[in-house]
Amino acid sequence: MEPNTEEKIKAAAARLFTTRGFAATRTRDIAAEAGINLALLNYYFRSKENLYRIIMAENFQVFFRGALQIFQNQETGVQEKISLLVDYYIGRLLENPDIPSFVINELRTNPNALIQQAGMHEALKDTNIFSQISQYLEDRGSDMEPVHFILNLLGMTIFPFLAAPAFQSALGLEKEQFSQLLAQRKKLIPVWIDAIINANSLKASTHTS
Amino acid sequence: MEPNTEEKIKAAAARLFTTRGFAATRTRDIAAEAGINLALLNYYFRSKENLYRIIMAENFQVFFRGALQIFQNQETGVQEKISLLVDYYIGRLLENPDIPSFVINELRTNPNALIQQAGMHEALKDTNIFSQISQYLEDRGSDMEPVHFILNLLGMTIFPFLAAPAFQSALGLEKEQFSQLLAQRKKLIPVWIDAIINANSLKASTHTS
DNA sequence: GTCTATAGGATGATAGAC
DNA sequence: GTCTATCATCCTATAGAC
Repeated sequence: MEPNTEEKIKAAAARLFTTRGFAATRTRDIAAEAGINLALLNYYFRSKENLYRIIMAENFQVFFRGALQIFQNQETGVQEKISLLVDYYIGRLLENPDIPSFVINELRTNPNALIQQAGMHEALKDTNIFSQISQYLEDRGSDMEPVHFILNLLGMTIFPFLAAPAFQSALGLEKEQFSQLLAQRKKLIPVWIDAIINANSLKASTHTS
Repeated sequence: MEPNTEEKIKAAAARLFTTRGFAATRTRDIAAEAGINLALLNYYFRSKENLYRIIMAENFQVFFRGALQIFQNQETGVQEKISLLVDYYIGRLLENPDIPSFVINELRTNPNALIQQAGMHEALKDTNIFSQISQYLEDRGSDMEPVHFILNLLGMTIFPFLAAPAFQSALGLEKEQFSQLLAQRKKLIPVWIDAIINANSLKASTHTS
């Protein structure tokens, strides 16, 4: 059905804010994109900044909530969680490829606000992602720091979306071709992550033998 | 010695543009940061946009020129080049941690302009990075796509700088502590990259045996 | 709820004195 | 080359009619 005015504004604002950022987005553009009168934006959301906060929080949720839920599940092992995580992220980001650079940009200008708004600190403590991973690496005889592990995992998963414009332009690829490439990585990244852990555990085993 | 007015403006503009982006940076802020009169900005650079283009091009050069030079050297093998590249990037980015998110952001809003401005297309053809890597992977019996290889290498190297604000905030780390963590990666990433290639070559060898 | 009209303020750029 | 003063424009937000 035809979405109501409030939803039309939110959808238009999400598109523009995520692609252009806060300062470069005009309320007039949002109104035009939504096909509504400029005054209605303030009627429904009181101010540009308030509307922005709402969009921002939702984008941020998409980016982190899913990951937390995967790690909250106590039925699955870490190895399985990694596959689920990569699959989830790549799937989500193929639908909304602009979210990573938007989130990265906001984190740079206002890191604490976002982390707090999403309730990250408590969530991180609850799920205990760090000790899950720490334990997993230990069990596999690897001496890798959990931080490096997470940076590698997220780097391999998320970075391609950030670099997509450069790669498409430099390689002369169509958006669709690059998307297929990224979809392949759903299955490849878990294998690569595994190889990295083995590299560290092999080194450790020769030391202890 | 005391830098002259033109240099003061450029330095201030570089700081503000790279941290806030084009739209969020006011010419008045640049003037204040540089400690000069607002009118001088237009006297030396004619317009905000022109000043921005200059800063942007220089940032972009830092980001890509060094990498190209490493791959242009015909005396070194690919494996050595990877170590040099990782070392170069992490070293440079520890000095200017804001460059990646700035470049990423500009690439999103205007991909072709940047690539062209830096003369990337010709440079990429000249150095032939792709076929160097392609050949290297083949020699090592890996069936990995060169694109994936490059995405992994850059993802592991650059992504941590993009995620730094989030990680520092989420983990409660000081900037200095996180920098040390990133410096460690200079030596670690080449090892991990090697492990990933081995993972692919092992799979290939069991297929052909 | 939706529109028009406009207030109120900030911004990029320049004219003109020194 | 550097300053002050100011213009023209654009932007967010709101008042008030319907």
